[in-house]
Amino acid sequence: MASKGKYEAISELARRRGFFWQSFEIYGGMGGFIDLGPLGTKLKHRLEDSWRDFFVKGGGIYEISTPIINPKIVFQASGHLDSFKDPMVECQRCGRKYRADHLLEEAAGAKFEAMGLEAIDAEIEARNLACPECGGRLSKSRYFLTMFETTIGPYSEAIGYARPETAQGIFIDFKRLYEIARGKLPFGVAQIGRALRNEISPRQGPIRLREFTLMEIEFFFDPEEGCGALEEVEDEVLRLVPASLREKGIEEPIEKSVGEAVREGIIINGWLGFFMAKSKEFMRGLGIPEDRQKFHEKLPGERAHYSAQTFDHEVLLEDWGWVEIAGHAYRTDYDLSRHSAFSGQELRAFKAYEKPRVERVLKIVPNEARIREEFGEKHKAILEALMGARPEDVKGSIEAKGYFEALGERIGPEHVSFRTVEVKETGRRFIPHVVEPSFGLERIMYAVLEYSYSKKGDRIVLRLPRRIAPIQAVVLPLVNRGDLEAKAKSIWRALLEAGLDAEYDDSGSIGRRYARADEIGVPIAITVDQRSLIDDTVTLRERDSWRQIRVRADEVPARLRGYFSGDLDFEGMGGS
RNA sequence: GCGGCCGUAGUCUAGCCUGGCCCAGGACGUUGGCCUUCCAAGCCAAUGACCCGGGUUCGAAUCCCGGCGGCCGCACCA
Repeated sequence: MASKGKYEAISELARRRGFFWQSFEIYGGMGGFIDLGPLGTKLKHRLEDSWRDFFVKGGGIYEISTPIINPKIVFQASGHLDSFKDPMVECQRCGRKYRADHLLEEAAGAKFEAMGLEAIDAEIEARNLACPECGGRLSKSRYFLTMFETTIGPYSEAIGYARPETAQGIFIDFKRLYEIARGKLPFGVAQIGRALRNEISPRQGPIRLREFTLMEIEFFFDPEEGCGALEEVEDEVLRLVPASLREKGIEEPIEKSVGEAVREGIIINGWLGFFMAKSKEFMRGLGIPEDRQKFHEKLPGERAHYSAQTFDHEVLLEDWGWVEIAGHAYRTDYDLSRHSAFSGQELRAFKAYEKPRVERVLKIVPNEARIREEFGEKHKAILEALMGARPEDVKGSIEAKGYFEALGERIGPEHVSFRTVEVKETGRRFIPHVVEPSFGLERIMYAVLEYSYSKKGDRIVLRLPRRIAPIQAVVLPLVNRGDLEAKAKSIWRALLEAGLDAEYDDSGSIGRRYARADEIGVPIAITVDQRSLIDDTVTLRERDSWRQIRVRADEVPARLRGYFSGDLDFEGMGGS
């Protein structure tokens, strides 16, 4: 992509002022891990809180926390152990590594999915494949597992894996959560937590990490009901790159309202569309303009194993182009079905009909004595086959042909009779479907920093949205004089007591202190001058415009609270 | 993982090719002091670095080897 200028500039600022830096620096560093510094940690908390405010609060969504290390069975059930690994081969001469299945696909022009290692090796042998770069012999294939493996317990008897997504913890807890949600659908479960993926070669700082933070929601709903919230967002226009167009080579986004996209089947599920619209809104609130966002649908071959449809929510970054900051997947009933099968637990939801349905159902009444008598040893199997068949089929066959064939034997009217019974159905049991919006926190943090980063002359001004600014206000005595300092410190304490994240700075000239504050995105500076001592007013200075207004000192905490909750704009803080 | 380029204080950098003049120079920052009534002003002082490990040499920031890390390209990113 473009020059590496922006990333360099942001990394430099991040290191210098304490947003983030590479982990394990004193030991030479380790790719794929970053430390968040004091400001980065605060910013992370603000982003998490904004996300909670936006997605979780009041939305029928519950937040939980589950372990990072999971026993093996979890990822056998989830399918990750099968699909989270790639067969690799190595060139014995030059040492280059390749995806074995990709080499085969190239050579054969066909898909080679779900092939065992032996089959792959045999195929490579048969096609006489060699290293595409140097022509050297290829090694036997072996799997590279993207999950971190570990052992659980003192004697290492149990194998565990670090979760590559937080979602499984939610699915596993479904039964209990469904109880806690008092058996009502739809509902969502959110989790903010660490996930780990053993990337082969991580780069790009906070964009591709081996350990990172996900903010995920698994939203459970009845697939037979529409999305009850779609009207809320129906007219939101999304920039979409649907798979249907990508297959024709078109990667340009089309603009469509969510409502239209769902109606036209471009987005195959209403809830999926709902969260995509919310996701766009969320990112816009963090300062990413709409035209720098798009939703890129994954082609069927690119999708994760659990997904029926996936859109990557991408944001345009200067150095790396379009980068995925969230994924929206329609996971259907895949995960719950799998966990139900592997655990043997009932993970279905129950939905009562408005009125119990009384259905008349045909039942087979076998004449067991006669069947035993006639078919001897086979009678048990025959009985089983008979009862397993649809009663309508059995009856129809006997009426039409005079008999029903079971295991090669003819069952006639003398063997069975029929009875119609009334069955009361109070409701329906089904496995809920799931849509999953999943956000990468560190990527969002980087994107937000990039879009906030601006220059005023050669000064950096970080125009962070006020809600997520790590430091909200800084109190500055105009000059270092005992009486101004005392006044400034008392205002600073009042701000802290009011629950604001405020700092005090009296080092260097006033201009230098403004510059320091601008650089880390402090939205408001409060300056105490000579006049403050006379009439008890102070100057508020706005980071982005450098405008100043005069406000009574004792009103500052309340005004700032209004400003940060969004009720007041900057000028509004000056009003009486 | 491969190939190319690269690694000097908190940050940016000089020095490296051509070993000694470098117990590494500068700028900015930071800290303390003086001054200063609104946008990185000035003065004084302090602070702090050759990525790690081996080798060559009388002598290594500099040359060689290995490792680690970074950037770019390839591959990888369910």
